[in-house]
Amino acid sequence: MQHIPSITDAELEVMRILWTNPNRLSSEIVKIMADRMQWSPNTTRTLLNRLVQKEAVGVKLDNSAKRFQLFYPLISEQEYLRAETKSFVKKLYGGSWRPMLAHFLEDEKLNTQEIEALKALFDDNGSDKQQEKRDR
Amino acid sequence: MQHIPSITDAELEVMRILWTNPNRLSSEIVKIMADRMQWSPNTTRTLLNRLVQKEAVGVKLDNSAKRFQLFYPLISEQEYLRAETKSFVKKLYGGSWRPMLAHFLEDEKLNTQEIEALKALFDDNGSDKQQEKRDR
DNA sequence: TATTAGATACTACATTTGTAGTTTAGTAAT
DNA sequence: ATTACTAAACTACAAATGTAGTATCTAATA
Repeated sequence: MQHIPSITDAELEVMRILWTNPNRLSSEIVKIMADRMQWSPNTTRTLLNRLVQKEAVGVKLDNSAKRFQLFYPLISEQEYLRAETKSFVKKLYGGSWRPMLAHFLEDEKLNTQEIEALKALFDDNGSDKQQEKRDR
Repeated sequence: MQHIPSITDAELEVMRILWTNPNRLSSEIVKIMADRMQWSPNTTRTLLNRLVQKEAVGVKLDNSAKRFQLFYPLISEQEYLRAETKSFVKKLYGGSWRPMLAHFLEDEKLNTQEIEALKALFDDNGSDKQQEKRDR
């Protein structure tokens, strides 16, 4: 919710795992990251700890008797993507999506079908029907 | 052109100046950055040097007799924005602009006029008229 | 010619980031 | 109770980044 902390590239890889697999033991996350990133267990642990410190990730104790910790995201992928995208557009395009879109349309080759899909997207989102979703 | 080096936030501020004011003496850039960013002369110089090292900025000697250097960008703002945007979309949205657009449309409130403008943008760019501009 | 001011070069240093190693402590098995 | 693992905590360290300070050079000046 509120303040989205900055998340580094390596930390983001961990967040991705937590978004799809919340409430996991560090050992499980360690295993996944070893597979996916070839990280040592300590690397994964360090990143988890840093994420906990910056309050992007929460920890709770496993309800089974053991003293093990479960990690889960404190910010959702939605929130994160939105915040990052916003700050990116702000940093590079002064906050206005128009020039950004222009740039990136120059880069992508769109066929008519894709254009139609985009237009539909706009039509769905442009009018102010569904806008109370983000009111806090 | 070819390989766009990575440019840090502070360095980007210098690039912005060089894009609008190419071929300036460091003293001039220093002055601008002092105004705009409250940087010490040495900070600006350091950033200029780092940009030169990573070949984002070129240096040439002033044609007037003195031994002064003129700084100018080696990569254009266009190239930079395009590369950054591309790598951003890749990093956060797996390279596909669709989900990104969706996100950011949720964030922006578009009125019908803006939607029409965007649609026009698409229509202009979708068909493959002007596409040889980036062939190297 | 000796001095000096500004341009250029070299050095510095704390913080952040990527990537771990080492130590301690709790639990499970002997 | 002792031992052996594994989880958790604490420490490390190089590269990148933000932000300069100090030293040197050179052209203009006294």
